[in-house]
Amino acid sequence: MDKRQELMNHAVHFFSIKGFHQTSVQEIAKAAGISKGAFYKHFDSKEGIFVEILKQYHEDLTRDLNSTDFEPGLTNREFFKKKLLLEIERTVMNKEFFLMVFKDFPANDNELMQNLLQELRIAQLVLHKYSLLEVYGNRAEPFIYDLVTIFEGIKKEYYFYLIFENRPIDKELLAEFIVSSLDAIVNHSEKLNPVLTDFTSSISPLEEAFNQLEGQIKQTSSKREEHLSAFLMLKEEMGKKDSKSFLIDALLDYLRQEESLATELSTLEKFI
Amino acid sequence: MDKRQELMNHAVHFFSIKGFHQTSVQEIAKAAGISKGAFYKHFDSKEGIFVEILKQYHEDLTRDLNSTDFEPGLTNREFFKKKLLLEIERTVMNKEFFLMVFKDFPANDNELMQNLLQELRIAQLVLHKYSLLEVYGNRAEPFIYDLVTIFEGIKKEYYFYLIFENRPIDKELLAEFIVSSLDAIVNHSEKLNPVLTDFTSSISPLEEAFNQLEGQIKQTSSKREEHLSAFLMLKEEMGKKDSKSFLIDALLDYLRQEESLATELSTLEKFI
DNA sequence: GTCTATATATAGATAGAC
DNA sequence: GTCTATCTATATATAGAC
Repeated sequence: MDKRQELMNHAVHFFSIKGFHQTSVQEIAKAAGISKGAFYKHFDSKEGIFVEILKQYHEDLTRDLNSTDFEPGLTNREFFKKKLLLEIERTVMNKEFFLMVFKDFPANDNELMQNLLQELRIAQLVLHKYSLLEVYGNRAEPFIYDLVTIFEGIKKEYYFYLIFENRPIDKELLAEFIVSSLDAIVNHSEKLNPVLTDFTSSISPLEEAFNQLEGQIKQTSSKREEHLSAFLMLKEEMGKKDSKSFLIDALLDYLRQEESLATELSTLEKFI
Repeated sequence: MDKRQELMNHAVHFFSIKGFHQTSVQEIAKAAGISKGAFYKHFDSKEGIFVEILKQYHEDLTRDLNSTDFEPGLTNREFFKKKLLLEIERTVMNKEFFLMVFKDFPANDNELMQNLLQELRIAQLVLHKYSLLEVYGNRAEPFIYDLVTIFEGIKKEYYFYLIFENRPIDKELLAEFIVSSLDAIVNHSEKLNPVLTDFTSSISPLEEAFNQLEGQIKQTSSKREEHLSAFLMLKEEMGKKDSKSFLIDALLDYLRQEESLATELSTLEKFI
């Protein structure tokens, strides 16, 4: 076998058991029968091999889905259920991949990877959105984003049982159960008030962080006026091109004296 | 403030942003204004402070839930919804804690911690089971484990939006939406075939791993008989008190030649 | 309880020979 | 492409003075 592929297989294996950061390049190389130095002839870094694994999985998935032929003459619901069953089976077959992603993965360090994952996620949500609209038509339309969210949530919870606990669950039964639950919710839809209006927040994460902080100051702050003034100056300064980092630090530290603002300040801090 | 508490607060903060393994003791100590050496007078290790944070959160949670008084005269459904709203609000308030747990946490390394988390999880599931039975009575009984699973899954998916993406979601609306969805599923229950019969697998994870491997050999193996014989010998040897590790290794390596068994062998390997 | 200095280990990545 | 040797950085944790 291709040594590059062999390294990737061993990497998935170790990442899934120990997590990304707890696995050393040494370990992966040794398992594939080469030295640590030689590893770097195949991949330029440990993150590099992780990204390649992600990409390969995604390519395999799309190839698989496109190459599968379903019998003709299926109803929309039957077709949807078949696809769901395929996804469940694929997920269980790729247990290690999911364990790897859930356990500890380097998205935190790398902004590019975070964006890649976010894109993959949204792409999947959009696919599900259209599938569900095909099955349920305009009855699902008013709360389609919530319906997709419910669908994703239920699926993931059962994946947890299947992947992390190796539970012997009848996959055909599961697919039928999930679709039936969705049927029930759609049939009940006239009594449901939608919660979501989109998959992504309509405003930027930074704006959202500012809003949260402002709201928290107005609600809980002991020095409402001072804190609001500091907040406004902070927002203005952070919006500038050549912002003064000492001023930003000073204002953050000042606001941090109010303990109830800790969470909001932390969120905001990530954008600096 | 208590220096110990201060260290814990800073630890949660860093763990939630960077993950457990990416945060150094140095960093935590510095944030609290003491040296790395002094840190070890308060906690015996980095894992130690993590466990203390987990414990404290759990104590706070149970104290909170027990001390909250709800108006009398509520219906079971109203009471359930109030409790759900409280949970949602608490979760958003403790954003950093959840980010910390989701991001990268040391349960992988430490078996004791893994058991602790499993216990907390099951305790929560059992609580939800009784709550749901109170609301829906015997209509929910035949598929109560699935109902709890659906409930958990939906909740978590919205938590994802609330915590990771800071989405401005109306929490009251969300609580009503989730309960209404459960209403719909219960009302539809005569058409549902249950999938789960319990929260935990009735057989041990090791037995389950053996079953999975056996099934996979029967389904996909190219040398069915040889592989089954090797499997049986492996199972017998692993069951012995003084098992010969060289024999186990040899049989595992032999079976590993069959690529389709890779996942099942990896799972099994963890028990050695 | 706090400090500085240090022990000890291990990581990711590179250099240069073959 | 592979090896060994090495660089460089950083981690957890401890020792011993104050």
